[in-house]
Amino acid sequence: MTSPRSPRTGSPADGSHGRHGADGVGGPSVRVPERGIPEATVARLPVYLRALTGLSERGTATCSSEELAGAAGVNSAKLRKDLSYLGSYGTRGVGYDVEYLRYQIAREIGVTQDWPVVIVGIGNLGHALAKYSGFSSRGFRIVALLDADPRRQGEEVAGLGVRPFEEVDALVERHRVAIGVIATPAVAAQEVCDRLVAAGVTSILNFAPAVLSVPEGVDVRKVDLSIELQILAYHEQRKTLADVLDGTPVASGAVRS
Amino acid sequence: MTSPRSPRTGSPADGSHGRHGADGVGGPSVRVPERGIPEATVARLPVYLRALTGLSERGTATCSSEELAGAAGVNSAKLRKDLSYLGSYGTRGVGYDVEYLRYQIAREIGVTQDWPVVIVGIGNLGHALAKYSGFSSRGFRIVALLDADPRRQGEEVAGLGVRPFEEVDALVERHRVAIGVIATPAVAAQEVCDRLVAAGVTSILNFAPAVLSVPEGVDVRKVDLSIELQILAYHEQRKTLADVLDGTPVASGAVRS
DNA sequence: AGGAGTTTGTGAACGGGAGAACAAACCGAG
DNA sequence: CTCGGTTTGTTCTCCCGTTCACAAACTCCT
Ligand SMILES: NC(=O)c1ccc[n+]([C@@H]2O[C@H](COP(=O)([O-])OP(=O)(O)OC[C@H]3O[C@@H](n4cnc5c(N)ncnc54)[C@H](O)[C@@H]3O)[C@@H](O)[C@H]2O)c1
Ligand SMILES: NC(=O)c1ccc[n+]([C@@H]2O[C@H](COP(=O)([O-])OP(=O)(O)OC[C@H]3O[C@@H](n4cnc5c(N)ncnc54)[C@H](O)[C@@H]3O)[C@@H](O)[C@H]2O)c1
Repeated sequence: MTSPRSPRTGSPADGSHGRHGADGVGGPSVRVPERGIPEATVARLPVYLRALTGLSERGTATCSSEELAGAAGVNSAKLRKDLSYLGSYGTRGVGYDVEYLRYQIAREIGVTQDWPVVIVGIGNLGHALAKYSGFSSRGFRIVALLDADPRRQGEEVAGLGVRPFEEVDALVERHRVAIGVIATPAVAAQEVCDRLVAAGVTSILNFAPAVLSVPEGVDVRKVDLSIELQILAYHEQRKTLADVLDGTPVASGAVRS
Repeated sequence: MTSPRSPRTGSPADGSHGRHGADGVGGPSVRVPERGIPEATVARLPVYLRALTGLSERGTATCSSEELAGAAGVNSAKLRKDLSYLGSYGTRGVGYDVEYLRYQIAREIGVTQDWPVVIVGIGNLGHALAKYSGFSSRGFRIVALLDADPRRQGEEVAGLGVRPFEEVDALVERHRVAIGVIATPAVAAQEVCDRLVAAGVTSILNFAPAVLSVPEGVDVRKVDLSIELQILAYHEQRKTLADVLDGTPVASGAVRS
């Protein structure tokens, strides 16, 4: 069932985004910005953006790195270093202009204009995602809801009809969709992923507990709520074990058969 | 509104789990295992667990690090190093016993018995979480659904009634709840978090787009779907910008005012 | 104008994780 | 019992990310 029929490049679907090479040793004559922002910084920019939006709504015109770092929940030195990758947008002795910095980060992330998004699998989670109003205010517009189950199709969710999954090619092309969300059961995830990629989607957010293989050039991010809970459980167990202070009778031996 | 009344220790709510010290230089006489598993490894253990469950269901008795790494989507060297933190559970020249390793990882994570969990905020997302059947098979049991809105209360979701948030203390105590899930709007998240912690919860999974401050000893993990999409958007933008091959007219200057 | 105070941007040290590579250990055949 | 093939566990090296610390740059007050 899971035997790989089509030879896909088993990309990690993790941090390593297959950089498009071009790190040639050749001459730096053309003055390409070539600003490779570290992945860890990219992951924090949206947090800064949210914090700046909050400050802006509260009427704050400027803020120091200390303030912004506090609102974002990070170290101020880390914040400054992160922002320095975008350029020198602050003023020494003063701080950052909230609106100006907010726009610069939004532009850097690419959310100054909306990204069309399709959601596949309109079950429990798909419904919640479709109804969520927060996406539209953060640079995303859900343009299609797809499901393979005929009983789901036709239903209206958040002003959008659930369409048959077969229409994926037409819809992706019509709306120029680059980002797809997978909220189907795990067994269907790889198949859905392949179809999305074939239709032209090059970025995927996967909620199904499954490892996706995608060709190079396609980014995958996964959100696994069970894993998050299990990480919490691990630390929780260590807390309570620390209370017992010894536990683990011998912890070795391990007889096995 | 967001002014910190009670002086909380603004903990990062990120990787740094305030280790309970005790890394004394003193005599190692009591033979404490003291196995500090790296955070990155802890985050991958649930993935291995899921992969092993899959292999087990498919009837596989043993597997090599290569196979398991493939199923988990990681490098085999990384997998072996991760597993070595738990102990030597493999057999050289043979591989790993699937059932045995599965149990060992489950025990290490702490999901050999169920963890009781409360969900706060039974809106779009809270409903989806409450109805999700995957948690129970992965070591978690949802014991209470809480909401502040009287119109939500009394509703039955997945065989569990939605209770008033005021009952949080009684429910947490009665079920010995250590893990709480926050699915309320962002403005309510800190307040809900404080109440949960006061009730005795020491691990929190936060879906609201807000930075939570918690006292030391409490772990917070956040899941922010907008951030995931924005990270994808950033890379997507760079892909299309790479196609244009130059873009960014001058990219410097930045006149401001 | 000059100086004190403030805050940014960045160089440098440091720590942790990723990956390659290899010795040790195990199995099975002969 | 020995030997070749296989796979683990671990060591070593490199790289990325975090954090400290400070010079440069700006404002404001005198
Ligand atoms: N609901 C949650 O809170 C939650 C939590 C963690 C993980 N997940 C994961 O998210 C995914 C969705 O969860 P859910 O609770 O919404 O499940 P669900 O069963 O309620 O919904 C799945 C939907 O996908 C559709 N579907 C199935 N196969 C399809 C295909 N090949 N193409 C298109 N659509 C298809 C189904 O018709 C259904 O509507 C699952 O993988 C689940 O493990 C969900
Ligand atoms: N729905 C999604 O797909 C999605 C996606 C990303 C992020 N989020 C975030 O998850 C959170 C929940 O989203 P949602 O769509 O379910 O929102 P929602 O408005 O549908 O549900 C929120 C629920 O929380 C309850 N609530 C409000 N204040 C409360 C309080 N003080 N105590 C207890 N309960 C309280 C409300 O009564 C409501 O039932 C939000 O913070 C949202 O930003 C949701």
